[in-house]
Amino acid sequence: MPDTLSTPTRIRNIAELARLAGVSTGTVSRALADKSLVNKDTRERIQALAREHGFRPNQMARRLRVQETKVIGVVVPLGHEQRQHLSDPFFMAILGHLADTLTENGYDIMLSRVIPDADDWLERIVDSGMLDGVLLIGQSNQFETIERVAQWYRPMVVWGSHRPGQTHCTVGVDNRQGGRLAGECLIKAGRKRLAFLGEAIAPELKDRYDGLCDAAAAAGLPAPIKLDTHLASDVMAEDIAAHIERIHAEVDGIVSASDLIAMHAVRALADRGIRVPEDISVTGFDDLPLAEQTIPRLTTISQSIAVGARAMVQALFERIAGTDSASVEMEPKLIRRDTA
Amino acid sequence: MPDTLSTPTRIRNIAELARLAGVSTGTVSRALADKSLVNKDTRERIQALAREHGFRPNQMARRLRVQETKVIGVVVPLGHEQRQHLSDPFFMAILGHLADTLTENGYDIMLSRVIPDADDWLERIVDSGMLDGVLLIGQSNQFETIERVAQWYRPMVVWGSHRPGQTHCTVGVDNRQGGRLAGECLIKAGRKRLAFLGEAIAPELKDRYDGLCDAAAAAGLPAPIKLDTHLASDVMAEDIAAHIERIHAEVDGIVSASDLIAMHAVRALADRGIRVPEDISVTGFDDLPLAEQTIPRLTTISQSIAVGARAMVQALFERIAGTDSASVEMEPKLIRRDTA
DNA sequence: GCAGATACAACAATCGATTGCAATACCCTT
DNA sequence: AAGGGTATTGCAATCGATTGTTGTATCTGC
Repeated sequence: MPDTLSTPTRIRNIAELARLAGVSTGTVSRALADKSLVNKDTRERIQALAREHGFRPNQMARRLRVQETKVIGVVVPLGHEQRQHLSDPFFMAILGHLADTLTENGYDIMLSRVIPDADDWLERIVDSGMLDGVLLIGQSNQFETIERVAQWYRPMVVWGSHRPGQTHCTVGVDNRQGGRLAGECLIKAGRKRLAFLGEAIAPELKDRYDGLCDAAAAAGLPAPIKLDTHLASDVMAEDIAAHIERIHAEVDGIVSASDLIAMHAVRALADRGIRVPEDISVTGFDDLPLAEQTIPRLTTISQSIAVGARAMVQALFERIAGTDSASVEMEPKLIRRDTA
Repeated sequence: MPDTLSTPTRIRNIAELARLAGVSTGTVSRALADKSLVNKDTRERIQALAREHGFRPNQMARRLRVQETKVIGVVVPLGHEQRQHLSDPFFMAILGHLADTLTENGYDIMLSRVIPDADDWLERIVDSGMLDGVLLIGQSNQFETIERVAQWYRPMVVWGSHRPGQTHCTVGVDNRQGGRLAGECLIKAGRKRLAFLGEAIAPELKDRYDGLCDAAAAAGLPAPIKLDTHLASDVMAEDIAAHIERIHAEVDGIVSASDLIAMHAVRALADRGIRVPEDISVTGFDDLPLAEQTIPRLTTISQSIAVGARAMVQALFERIAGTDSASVEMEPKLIRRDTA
């Protein structure tokens, strides 16, 4: 601290430091990068000088020159949601793991600006020149846009469903299989009047619904009814409340599109005195850490977020290195707890 | 799409586009910025050309030149936590709101790399030249470091407690008052054997504990016992489990340092057949959206995260503009629900 | 003592934009 | 037709680094 205060001038760039040290900028640059090309003594002298003045080279300039930003963009497509639901717990959970992995590898994370009304939002992000790669969390209803960009932009990996023939690289679970597992769990518990709680616009959610339908069909049950619910957590509560009467009358088993929805549903049912799982069974999806801490604990489908995040990053790194890594589809797993 | 495919060459910079348009780079730059200085016809011609080739100017270069990055760093100091708990729901909740506000104002967000073992982590972030400003979520045990940097770096705002005489600008609630409110709530419910669940290393959490002590003292009760708990969600469960016996024996009212801790506590108590609030009262802190959806609903202290996030961003913008905005301390509010 | 190798540092081009200033062309006025 | 003004555009410096090439001592060996 004392030396920080005693220094009269802050050094703003490598040139000033060079003048101070009586050498050229090139030498300073190499010295700070600790290259053996410069004499050990001068190198250490320059480094000491830099430390003393608290100087650190401007990263913007360095990255422009080196053409490598060490920044990865992480984006949630918000195509079909007006409200930005960045606070969605699933996004946050996976973001946490992505942050861990990327940080370990020396990358920073940029949550890029998304302008949902412009249809070139992804191009804008990808083309900004600020990013070495892009990770998308969820496909939303932006499948076409993602495909279009994937035609020419390689370092991009998407969390979501894999459709045969698609160009873009996805990592995710077999959502249809997950939906089926949830359905079978309910059916095995004797439930016959099933419903899907969520919205089936995004491919990954539609797949879950389809899986549920598979399970119902296999058991000779009618197609489960579909109850639309926004994913933004503040409107979700109302949406679910609006469905409650119908659920009370027509449903005895609910497959929710996410853990958050399941939590809200259990809560809303409790408000009406409907008990879970005695009166109605409920399943979640995602297996967030939260799912284990609720009362009652959520029965849910595990997406193993940590593994998924790691897979996304690995695939991305391969793509940054030039390899066209393939999509990864993981097996979902039923986590049986208290709600079904 | 057809025209995207028909173009043989991708344009990589403004110079190529200039050659293609038969003008100088300066003109292209001005045309793309839609400056009236260039002829309307050429301007539109250039813009059309750019659109056709899907060209967008390199942001890294632009930002280096204009010395304005339009990027704000958002950082959680992890000083006293080994595990990175980026998935902490409070952080995520406030991050969501920050993202909304910053995005509306044309800023991007960078989750900067934090190397907890190096003591110049903040200098490194602040000095990278990549950021127009920095927002810190929580002070952790890094008060000194933050102060040191605040001496010379203005565009920084911190979520946390305000200590008299500090240099850095904070936004937060009166944590001591919040702790007192929670304590008074329990005392009013007839609880006499109080405990604080959390860790009192970070100033904001210590303040909450002190407030609880105030309330106890005012009611003539002994000082509440302090039960340490990590904030990282995966070890938290074990930590709490380890305290359960002692709680069972010695405690009838718990003030938790956060909603997440409260949730875990309620869950752990339920595992032992201890009912909340019949046997033990529990309060949370933060009033996360989740607190309203749990069973039973959490009684908690509201931090009004949305308002706080907006205040942080506003203070930051003032500081970027050159004004030395003052700290903001908001009034906490008791939200009475089911657990106390 | 000299050729050749080695070590070190300076020079200058480069990354891809922005922008103040200079230059040109054209129009209008008298 | 000359002079002054305006509308456009080009030129070149600049932001702050990195890095290939060149230049100059110094050293080694014979």
